[in-house]
Amino acid sequence: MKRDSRLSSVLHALLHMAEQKELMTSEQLAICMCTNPVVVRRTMGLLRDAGLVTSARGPSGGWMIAADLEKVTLRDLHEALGEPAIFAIGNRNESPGCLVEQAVNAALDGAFADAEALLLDRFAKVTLAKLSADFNRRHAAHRARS
Amino acid sequence: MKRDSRLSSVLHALLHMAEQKELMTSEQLAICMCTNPVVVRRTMGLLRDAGLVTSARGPSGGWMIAADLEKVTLRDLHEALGEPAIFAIGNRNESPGCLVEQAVNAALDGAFADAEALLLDRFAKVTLAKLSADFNRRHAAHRARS
DNA sequence: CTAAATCGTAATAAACGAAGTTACATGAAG
DNA sequence: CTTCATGTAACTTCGTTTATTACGATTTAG
Ligand code: FES
Ligand code: FES
Repeated sequence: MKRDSRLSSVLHALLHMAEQKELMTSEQLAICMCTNPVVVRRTMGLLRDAGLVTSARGPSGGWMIAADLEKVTLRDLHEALGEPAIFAIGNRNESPGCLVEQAVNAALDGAFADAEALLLDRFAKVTLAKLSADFNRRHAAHRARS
Repeated sequence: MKRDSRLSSVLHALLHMAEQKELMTSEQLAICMCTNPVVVRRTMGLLRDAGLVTSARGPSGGWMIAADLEKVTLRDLHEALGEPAIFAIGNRNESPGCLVEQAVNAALDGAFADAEALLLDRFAKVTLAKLSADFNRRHAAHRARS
């Protein structure tokens, strides 16, 4: 299955924006992330709808973070993206008439539900501020080495 | 979204085979599961390679369970299927040169690794025997109602 | 007012992977 | 030898994600 990488993408974009503190255009973000400006606008548009970033049109337009880095978590971003399906594995048939399938689905669904709960919980504990701090640690270590 | 449903499929097939105790042909299994005999053979072939079932050709050929129902877990089946990717969400770029992306990937990978560990752990605790017992409970309840 | 820059969005194509299908070879039973 | 069933390769179909093209709408500068 083709994996949805939008969460990874928007995180990358947001951290760049957090570093840079200035407006960034979708073209700049696209070049930086090796993708297309339209893809950036489409994805960032979902974050704007959730109030996490703002966009402005015209010359001197672009994108800016609109939320508190301490408050925004990976889970907020996941939700802003429409809570895409997490698992690439699933039941063959969601509405089974067959009792065998019901027993199978019950077992699988329980396990998946628990794993999903754990993942979302982990997401909820990571803020953009923490990620930014992590980046700065790596950056300092990187400069120290060279 | 197109999800890998082979685990669900083989479970269904195995429980049917456990009930029926006799050889079943890929054609029978395919009819029962609303799919194609070749798909059944392809998928069950992986289980055969793992020693979980046996297959016989020719007239009076077919498929049979070759393992102890008490010992085979969902995790064994997942492994027999080649440990397919579990998540439909992932990093944009697995080998990033950029430090921002490294920070993002580290955070996401950690969360996904924990969720995967939990899921596989849950899988390891469910044996075919337990599923079969669960089915029989449902079946008894079903007959009681009608 | 005009021109340039930028977002907003629809429509379409490309890329990819899972499942389904066709076709035929291989081997076992009678 | 004939029949039945598996083994497998090749191809098609389908759904999803990402990329691309195209153009309209809005804002700023001069
Ligand atoms: S690509 Fe992450 S540094 Fe710009
Ligand atoms: S489809 Fe045969 S009962 Fe599950």
